[in-house]
Amino acid sequence: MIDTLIRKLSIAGELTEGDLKTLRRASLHSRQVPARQDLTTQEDRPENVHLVLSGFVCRYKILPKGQRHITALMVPGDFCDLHVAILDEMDHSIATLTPCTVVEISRSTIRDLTENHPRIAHALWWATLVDEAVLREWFVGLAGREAAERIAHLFCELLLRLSVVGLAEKDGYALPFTQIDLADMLGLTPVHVNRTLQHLRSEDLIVLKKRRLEIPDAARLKAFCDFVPTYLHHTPRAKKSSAPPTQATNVSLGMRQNQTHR
Amino acid sequence: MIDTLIRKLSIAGELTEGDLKTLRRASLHSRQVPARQDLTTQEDRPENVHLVLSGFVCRYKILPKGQRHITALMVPGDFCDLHVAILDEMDHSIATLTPCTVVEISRSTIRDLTENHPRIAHALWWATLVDEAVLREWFVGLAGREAAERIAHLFCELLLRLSVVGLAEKDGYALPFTQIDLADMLGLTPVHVNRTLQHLRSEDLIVLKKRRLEIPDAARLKAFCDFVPTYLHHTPRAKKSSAPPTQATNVSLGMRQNQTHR
DNA sequence: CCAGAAATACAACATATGATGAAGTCTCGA
DNA sequence: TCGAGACTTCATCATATGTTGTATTTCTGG
Repeated sequence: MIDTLIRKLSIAGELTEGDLKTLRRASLHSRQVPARQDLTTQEDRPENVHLVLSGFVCRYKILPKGQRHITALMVPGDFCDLHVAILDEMDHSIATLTPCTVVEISRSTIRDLTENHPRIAHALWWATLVDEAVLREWFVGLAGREAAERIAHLFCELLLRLSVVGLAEKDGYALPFTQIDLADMLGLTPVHVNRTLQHLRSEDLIVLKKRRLEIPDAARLKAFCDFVPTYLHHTPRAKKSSAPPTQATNVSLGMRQNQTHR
Repeated sequence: MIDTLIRKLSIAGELTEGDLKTLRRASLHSRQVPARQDLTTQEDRPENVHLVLSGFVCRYKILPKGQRHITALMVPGDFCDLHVAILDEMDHSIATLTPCTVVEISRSTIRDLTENHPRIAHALWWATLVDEAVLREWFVGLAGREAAERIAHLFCELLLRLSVVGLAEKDGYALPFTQIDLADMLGLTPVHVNRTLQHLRSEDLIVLKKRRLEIPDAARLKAFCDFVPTYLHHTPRAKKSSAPPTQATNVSLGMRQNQTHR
């Protein structure tokens, strides 16, 4: 069960047998949480960090006007809120989207992990930064991709993220979200999500029924939305020992001065 | 000069005289960088972390279609790219928007700071998380606020962030960006930024001329865009010793099931 | 297996924002 | 001081997405 976490963290770097043991010990006590339930809420000062073992969890914010915005999606193997170990006031909430198995880890355990287990600390730090990179990509997509591409991009991202933890088959995966959930992640209206899904279906880019997504031609879908997976940092670090990557092979895009975008 | 950094970090927690000395030593050698110049670029594997001492720096991404998206703004006292110490491939670029003074700090120095100076490590960790919180707010604003509110929100954010480092007066500050820069931060078109600025001016919410922004009535502007500064985490941490904040005083907003937003 | 509730689908209309182009205005270096 | 490029301003038109409402399908608990 904890495998998902370990599979994920080992992308960040090698963990020793001792590290694994420590992680297993820290996440012994899991509990079941029903769908659509808050784990921690905005303006809370929570005492525990949550780790997802199964199911989907989201981070969300409610704006004064009442809209819900989902700013992140956590899949098995992801930590939900490592920040609470540092920032003491939450500026958002965490909730399950589906029934979930989660582990609660106390602040003090996290502190122990980070202070006494350098490789784990490094891996956690890495995980936080990847989360931030994903958020950045969502942000950029919201600003720069139109609805269809945005949805497609999310589907490609999930294909990769779920593969890493062994929850996707080659051509598809379970997608247990509501179109409303999708809308709140993508910054769209539920109606428009629906419209756009129809469109993607009509183009044979996706097959989505019964809460299962199938991607007939992943390459085509990726091309459709310009999916560049670098931001997920899923490729294990290059070995330090190997020859340095061919230098200056990538011509810098530079900074487009005065560029009027679009 | 380094004061800005120290002012900012001390929000995160107390630093000792020794910590301050270490920080000063690490940032002795600053250099001037002209406006609109890349500090590190997408797909780089940079060796140094940048700290801004004066001027404005941005983090940006160029999408395949060529648009530039600014995902973060760094003001004096901010680190630009602490991640490079952990993630070895950049998924975005960093560039100056105005002439700047920056310090370059090597990975190894950062590693030393984080491994041997727990309070500094904590403060850096804190700074990263705040950056993420800001990005989250930008994301939510992009999805949920319309153009005028979005711009106003950015102006309120900057008012606070600049105040912290002593770069804003009570009623205004220097805003040396181009409308194109603003557009790229806000996910808008330069034309629309312009239109919207006109609108804010006509409502007497802002006075913007000669690259200086004045806010005649900050409270009004904040109300206009529903500015809730929690996400900046600028309030010094509550003392552990003081009485716990009145419990359960905030009724949780809970998770609105099936809510159709907007 | 049914009934009610969610979720999805579809249609018609409204609007914020994008796109383009052209005319002013500023700014800064030679 | 001048001129040229860079910004800003403005107007017009195009369109992706929002809004509202209702029908249809799917799910779920009893």
